Amino acid sequence: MDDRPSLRERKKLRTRQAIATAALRLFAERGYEETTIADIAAAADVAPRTFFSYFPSKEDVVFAEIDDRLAEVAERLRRTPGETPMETIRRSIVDVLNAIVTEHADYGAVQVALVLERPALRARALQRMTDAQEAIEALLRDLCPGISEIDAVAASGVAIGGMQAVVAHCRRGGYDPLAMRTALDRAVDIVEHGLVSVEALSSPSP
Amino acid sequence: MDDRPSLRERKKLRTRQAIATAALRLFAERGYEETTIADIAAAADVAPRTFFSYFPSKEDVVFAEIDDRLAEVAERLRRTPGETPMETIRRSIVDVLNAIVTEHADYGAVQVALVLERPALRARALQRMTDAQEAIEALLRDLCPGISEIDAVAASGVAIGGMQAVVAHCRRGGYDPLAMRTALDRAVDIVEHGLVSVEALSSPSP
DNA sequence: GTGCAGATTTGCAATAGGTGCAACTTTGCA
DNA sequence: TGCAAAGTTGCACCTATTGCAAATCTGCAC
Repeated sequence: MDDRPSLRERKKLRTRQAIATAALRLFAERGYEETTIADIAAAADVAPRTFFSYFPSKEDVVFAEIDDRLAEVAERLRRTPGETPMETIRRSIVDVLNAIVTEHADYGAVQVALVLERPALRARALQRMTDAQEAIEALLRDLCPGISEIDAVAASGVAIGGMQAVVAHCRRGGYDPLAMRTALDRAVDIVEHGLVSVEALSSPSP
Repeated sequence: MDDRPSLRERKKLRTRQAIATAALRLFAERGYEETTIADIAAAADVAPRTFFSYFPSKEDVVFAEIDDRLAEVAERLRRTPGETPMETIRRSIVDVLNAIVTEHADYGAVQVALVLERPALRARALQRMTDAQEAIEALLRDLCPGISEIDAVAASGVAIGGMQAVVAHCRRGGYDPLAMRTALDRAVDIVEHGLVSVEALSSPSP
C-alpha cells in the first residue's frame, strides 16, 4: 500500500513534469538565460509563483531528470551483493555514467550538453558532484567500517575525479558510444591503479 | 620597466583591495547573503555601480585573494626544472594546498571556511576547481606531448579529486597542521598508486 | 601649466530571480 | 456534505546585474 499515489500526488507529479518538460523545451529552443521563469510558467500553464513551490531555483529544474536517475542508481547500489568495496565502487562509476548516457539518449544530447555550457549550470552540476562524492564516502564507510577518514574521503574524491574526467572527455568527443566505453575503461583503470599506470607521466621531461 | 604601475594602476589596485577587504570583513561580520552590494560599496566608499567594474559578481570578490595566490603557484609551476611529469603533479598538489593553508593563516580560517558553506559560493569554488583541472591538463599535455587525451584528462581529474578530498577533510578537521600533512601524504599516495593501495577496499564485505 | 583623448566612476532606469504573506481553490477523509 | 490540510495564486518587495550616458579623473603632449 505504498505504490498508489493519491490523486493529489499524481497531480503534483504531473505538474512537476509539466514544468520540467516545458522548461527543458524552452531552454533548448531559445537558450537558458533567454528563458524567464514567467515563460516557463506560461508554457506549463501555472502561475509564476508556483514554479518556486516545485523547484527552489531556475537552475534546479535542469537537473530534475538526472536526479531521478541518480536516485535509481543509489537505490541499486544500496543492495550490494557479496562483492568487495572496490567492485562496488567500480560498479557505481559505471552505473552513474550509464545513467548519464541514458539521459542523453532520452532528452537528446543537445539540451543537456548546451545547458552544461552555461557557467551557472556548470557550477550547479559540480555541486551535485560533490554531493555525490559525500554519498560515496558514506557508502564506503558503511562497507568498510574500519576505513580511516582520509582514506574514505580520498578514495571517493579520486573516484569522482575520474568520473568527472570521463564526462568532460565525452562532452568534447560528442558522446560517441564506443569512445565513451574506451574512455570509461581507461579512467577506471587509472582510478584503480593510480597515476603510476600512466607511463607517459614517468619517462620524458622536456 | 614593468614593475612600476602608473598612478592609475595603483589607484585601481587600491580600490580593488578596498572593495575586497570591505566585502570580506562584512561577510565575516554579518554573513554572505546578509551583506548587499550596496553595503560593500558603502564600506569601500565607492558607488554600487563601481563594484561591478571590478568584480563581475558578488561571488567573485570572495575568491580575489585565493586567485592571486593560485596565480603565483601557476607561475612557479611553469618553470619546471628537470623533473618527471609525475613529480610535477605531486609538487603542484602540494603547492596548491600550501597556498590554501597560507590563505587560511592570512585571512583567518573562519572567513573562508564560513564562506565555503554557502551553497552559491561552494558552487563557485568548484567551478574554480575544474578550471584548475583544465589548467593541469594543459600542463600535462605540454609536459608529455604524446599523452592520450583520456589519460591527460583522467590524470588531472584524479589529481584534482584527491586535492579536493584533502581540502574537505581538513575543513572538517579544523586545519590542524600535522593532520593536514598526514592527510596530504596519504592522498597523494592514493592518487599515485590508485585505490588498490587502500587495503580496506579489497578485503571485507558485509 | 594647459588641454585633450581615453579611462573611470557614477547615477538612473530597467530586467529578472527569489521570498514572504494572505486570500482562494482543491483534495482527503469523516 | 463539510471541514481541515495541502496546493495555487496574486501582490509587494528585495536584491543582483546590466545598459546607457553624463560627469570626473589621469596620462601625455605641447
